[in-house]
Amino acid sequence: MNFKAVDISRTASASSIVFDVLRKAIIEGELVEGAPLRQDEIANMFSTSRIPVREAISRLEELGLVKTQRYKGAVVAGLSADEAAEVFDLRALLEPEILRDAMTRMPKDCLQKAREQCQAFSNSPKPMEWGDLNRDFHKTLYSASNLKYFKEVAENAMDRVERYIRAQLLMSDGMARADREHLAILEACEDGDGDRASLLLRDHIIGAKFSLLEHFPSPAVRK
Amino acid sequence: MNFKAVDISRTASASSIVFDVLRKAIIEGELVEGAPLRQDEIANMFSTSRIPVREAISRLEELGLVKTQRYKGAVVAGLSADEAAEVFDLRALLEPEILRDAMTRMPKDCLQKAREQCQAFSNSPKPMEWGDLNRDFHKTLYSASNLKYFKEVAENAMDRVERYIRAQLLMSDGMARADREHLAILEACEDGDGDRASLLLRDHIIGAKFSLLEHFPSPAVRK
DNA sequence: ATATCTTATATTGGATACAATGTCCAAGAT
DNA sequence: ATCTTGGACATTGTATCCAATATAAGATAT
Repeated sequence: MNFKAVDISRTASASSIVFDVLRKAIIEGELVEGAPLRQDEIANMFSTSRIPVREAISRLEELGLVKTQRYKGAVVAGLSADEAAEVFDLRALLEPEILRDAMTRMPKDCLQKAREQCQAFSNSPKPMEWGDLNRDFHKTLYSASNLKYFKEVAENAMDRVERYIRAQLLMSDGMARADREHLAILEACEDGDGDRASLLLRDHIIGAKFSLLEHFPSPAVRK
Repeated sequence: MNFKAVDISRTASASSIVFDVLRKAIIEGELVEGAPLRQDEIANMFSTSRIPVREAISRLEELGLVKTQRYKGAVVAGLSADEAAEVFDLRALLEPEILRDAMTRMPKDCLQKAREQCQAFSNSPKPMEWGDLNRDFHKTLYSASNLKYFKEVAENAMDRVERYIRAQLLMSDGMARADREHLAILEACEDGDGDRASLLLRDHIIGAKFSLLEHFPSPAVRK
């Protein structure tokens, strides 16, 4: 195992801590698809009992991040390129709506912050940070929106495909393209042009989907 | 408490059973908003320990059906009319896409089944069944779709607003209108007209949203 | 030698026991 | 009269123990 586990022996909210750490490790790809999650092992890493671990795992399963089989244990849920593509399709429906709503009530310092994060993203020399910076930018754009449920669903969708996003940013022109598209979206926001911004955002997401399908071709259907 | 709890003492999948029963009781409105869920009490009703109950509750929280506070316990999550309206908006985005996809691969007996369910819905004399029958009809229409993630998200959305749907069906012309609209959607499906079907479905959902906002007006904003 | 049955081990699921924290009420001080 | 404080009680959170089941290795029969 290669994630950071602190000692939370006899801590009150152990299950939430375990949940957070495991979730982060999974969406960032540190725990790769199919990796088994042994309750005992994880409990030892946190110096806690298996009870909070079990609770964390059951919550992760509800989010679709792990799969469990009775008496066989939990493994990190895999996501085929086709399944990921579907998640991108959903994002492409939701996030433009969120952005459009956010733009109607966006305070000035929000755009300011978005611009800074956009620059931080394009200037960051550490590929390890790109995933987080990308997500920060999107999150800031949506922050002013009141569509809480939309945002909740979108967050879960992003969680599920975060691994693919990170992989894409590392590919050939992945980073350059993301940067370019972020800037275009940001400018549309600064112009107050909701139609353009949401359309560009949609293209940004759909583009990522096609790039994904191209670079992770689905295996030939076998009899 | 007014839901059916069977004796599952020492049963292997106790937590899943508790989860299912609680979920059903919540979405059907038998456990009303704000009702406290005491671990002890529920465990006794099922003749199990609190462990499976805790797991069930934590999963329900992940679904947004209950809210918990440390050491204070869980209560059935409330949903204001405004929040419910947002959920309907999301359904209006997703479900037409699901239906359109389902129609491209719908086997013949599926439409047959939908028609039967549609009639069963309009003929049912028991208001208690209307909610289930309504949902069955929608589910059948979507069943052929391959958009698993879309369907998963839509299911959760329906869960959250099921209480409002049931209330609407009981109101004045609620049942009549739903019946009328279901028939129109079904006919568009039978004609193989995906555009018309998805549009009618969208209207069906958006209509329910406005009816909801009309009948459950949000309280005046108070200082 | 191979296939099938048996048994040992690993691992999960649940029950019971214990620890920690919030709530509520009463008694006393100001 | 009102506010604080302390302690009993209720309830949740975690640890430990036991039961049930799957996997894999070894024994046995053909």
